[in-house]
Amino acid sequence: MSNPSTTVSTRPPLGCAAVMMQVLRGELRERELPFTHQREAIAQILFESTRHLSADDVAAALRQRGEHAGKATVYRTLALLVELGLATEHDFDEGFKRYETQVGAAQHDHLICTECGRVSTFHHPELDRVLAEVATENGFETITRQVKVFGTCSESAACRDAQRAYREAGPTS
Amino acid sequence: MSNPSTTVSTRPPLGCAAVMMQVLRGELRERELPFTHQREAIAQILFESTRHLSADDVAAALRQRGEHAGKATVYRTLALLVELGLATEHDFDEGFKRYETQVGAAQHDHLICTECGRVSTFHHPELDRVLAEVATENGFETITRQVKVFGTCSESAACRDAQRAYREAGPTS
DNA sequence: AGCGGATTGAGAACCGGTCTCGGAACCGAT
DNA sequence: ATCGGTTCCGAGACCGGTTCTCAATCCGCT
Repeated sequence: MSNPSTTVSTRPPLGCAAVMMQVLRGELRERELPFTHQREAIAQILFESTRHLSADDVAAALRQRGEHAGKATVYRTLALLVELGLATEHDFDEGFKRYETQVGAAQHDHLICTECGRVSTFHHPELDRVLAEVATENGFETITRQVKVFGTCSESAACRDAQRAYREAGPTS
Repeated sequence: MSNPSTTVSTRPPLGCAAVMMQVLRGELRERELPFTHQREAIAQILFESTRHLSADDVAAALRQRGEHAGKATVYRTLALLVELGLATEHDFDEGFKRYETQVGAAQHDHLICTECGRVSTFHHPELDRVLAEVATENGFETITRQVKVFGTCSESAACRDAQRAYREAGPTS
């Protein structure tokens, strides 16, 4: 942070979280919004996590670090991060939302195991192409998209069992 | 319904709703679940509609027909229809769910206008292929999927304005 | 008609999520 | 450092969709 002038691109990992935090700081300044302790703490939690966190998860993580932020603040901050494009909101049909760091423009989609709850991500370039095609065909200007595939994964024995059971029951739809 | 033995396939339209109702009756019998008046009325509403109905919409439609069913019953019945594969549940980020008849296996996806709220559907065969590919690549057995594209449509002037505004603001993500 | 079991309905409970508003923190300028 | 205006924060009330409760009722069958 102190003398980045000479080297052009290579630098120690520094951590995605730290970079994201710098970006957040910049975005806030640009909008003349204060960089408060709470915003920092909540963003930190999200940036350091590789999982999809619920508002409750964030509050719990804060507590664990001896920090604290009101419910409203947690929600407000998460909404802010989404608005700034630094996080994305997901709904895995659990009755509440989950949030995740949005690193750059890399759009990715989800496979959700209905058996164990694991959420894995994938990115398929053709998907981008097809959906862009659909949008233009329909005179639609895409803002964002959600592609969710629900089913059973093959991670654990229980999931594989369910997978087999489902396959045998026959694909109804 | 009375003598379907001789003719093989042609028959008067009969209405998709009536067919669906027959299917429902069969599914319930198969599971030894009673075919109650409320279940029939609620299913009727859904089967006859081509739109995505909320639980509230269903209750309102019932009232309009001089029928009535308790809130709990409406929710329970909609959940039942989903479980039987006769309806699908959708979440268009409105804070509540919507339901729609699921006719056969025709999977279709949605374009949701964030400006006017219109929901249009599309079906793109390549999408099926790509998602099937992704699933097998990941050892995943698909049960169902949801593809939602949020953006602005070009139906009304207001939407077109928003569309232009968004395009000019530049695609952030 | 009668029986056993599942469904129904009114309202309470539940639960994410939002709103309110007095007090505290932030930021830029002094 | 400090000051002032603006914004944010937090505790809790509130909201609205959905689920739960349980006695009364209905369904399907004999």
